Amino acid sequence: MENGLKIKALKGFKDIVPGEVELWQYLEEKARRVFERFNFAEIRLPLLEETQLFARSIGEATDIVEKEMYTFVDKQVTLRPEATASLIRAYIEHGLYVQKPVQRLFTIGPMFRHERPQKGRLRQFHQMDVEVLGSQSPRVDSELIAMASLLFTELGINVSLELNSLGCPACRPKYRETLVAYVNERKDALCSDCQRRSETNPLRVLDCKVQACKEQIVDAPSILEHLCDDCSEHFNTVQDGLNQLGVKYTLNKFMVRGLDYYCRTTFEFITADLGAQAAVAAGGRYDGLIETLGGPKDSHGIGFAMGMERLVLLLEQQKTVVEPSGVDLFIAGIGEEGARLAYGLAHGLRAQGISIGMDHEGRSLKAQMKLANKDFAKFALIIGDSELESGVGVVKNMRDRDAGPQEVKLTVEAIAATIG
RNA sequence: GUGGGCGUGGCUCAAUUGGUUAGAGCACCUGGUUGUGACCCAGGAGGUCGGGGGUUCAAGUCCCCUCGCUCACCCCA
Repeated sequence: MENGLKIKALKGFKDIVPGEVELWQYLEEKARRVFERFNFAEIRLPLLEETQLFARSIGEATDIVEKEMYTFVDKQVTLRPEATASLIRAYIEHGLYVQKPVQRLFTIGPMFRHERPQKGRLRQFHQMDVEVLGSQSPRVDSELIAMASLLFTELGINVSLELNSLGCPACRPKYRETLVAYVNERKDALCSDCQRRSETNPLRVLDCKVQACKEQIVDAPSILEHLCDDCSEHFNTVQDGLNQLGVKYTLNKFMVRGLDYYCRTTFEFITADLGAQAAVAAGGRYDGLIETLGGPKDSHGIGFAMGMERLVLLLEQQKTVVEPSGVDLFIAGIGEEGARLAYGLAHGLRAQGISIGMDHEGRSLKAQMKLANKDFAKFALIIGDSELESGVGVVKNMRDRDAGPQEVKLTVEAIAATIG
């Protein structure tokens, strides 16, 4: 199998082959319809950006920027590890905020991070990103969360929603100091990772999976009790909105974010069915990021990303089956003349919008009928000597045993009318 | 970067304490039907057992190295 010369896809990069791709198409179509109902417009973005864009938005000190980005060092460009920064760059670059102050945008595509792959996590992975730029209304927060929730419901995927607020530059630093003091008091009892985190990213200690650490931090000070008045009011209105729209959630005062730009509302949709990769969608508010990237002052934004690999895994696990559509008609030609007539009819019918399967290898009729089956053909039409002579053929229904054969004149119009 | 598990035809897996030409199911090809798929029957093709080295009369099986996949940690959608 391995001989060292055979080229395989890179580690963490996957082909999505026929048979698998249908589920991806299904997921994407469902999502597009929901996004459109909520008045979001699609934006398509480049995969490659200046390295600085990500360094400035995600945070210089994050793992993503420090060691996970695919960067062409000599060109100072990077394959995007997430979409928000690119989307904001486009929003600023095209002056979209002038055309319409509040922009509701979504984008779907691959992201790249050089991590060790595991279940639900690849180096090239796919996200559906939804962002509202230019609004600071908490109504937008809860609307966005409610939309994600609706999509999960329509997909039949069972997730739970966790909600938190991270405060803002006015209240977070003070909370952070309080937390650091608390963590340092019991530093000796924490795992080695957390001892490191207490220096690098103290909020992360709240998120530790080690039981001993969990026990140490049960009574840790909560950000929710340290929010400033503005943040507190904002968060209350978000919760009010969720309650009004019937979206169930639990508060998780320990939920933190990996990216530096988040503030105020943060949320995660969690599943118990994917092993370590519990989050199928996550997002939050990022007031200030737009300005940081050179956009209008005092601008605001909120958004979330859904991990498509994870959603597809869940759809597979719950046995969501997407029927392949199959061709409308398979035309089997017998002999040189039969094949020739079939060839012409096929093109004429295809031009009429009818999908046609056929064989060009001169196979036996039986082999061609097997192909028709494999192509999930709705109908089959055989063209051999007797059909050539009479100019009339028989359309066979491949999906319904009981349906009798139908005679049809061998013209594009007659065939189209019969199977249409 | 760290640790565990696993590498046998296209796919899923067998192969006794090391012991003949490494098997099965699915899939594929051909035939049974000089012109009818899905079911059935018969036949066929397809494997340097991930790679390299070692032990042995003998290695898919044991040892070492290496590569790959996978799950978990870190981190994260």
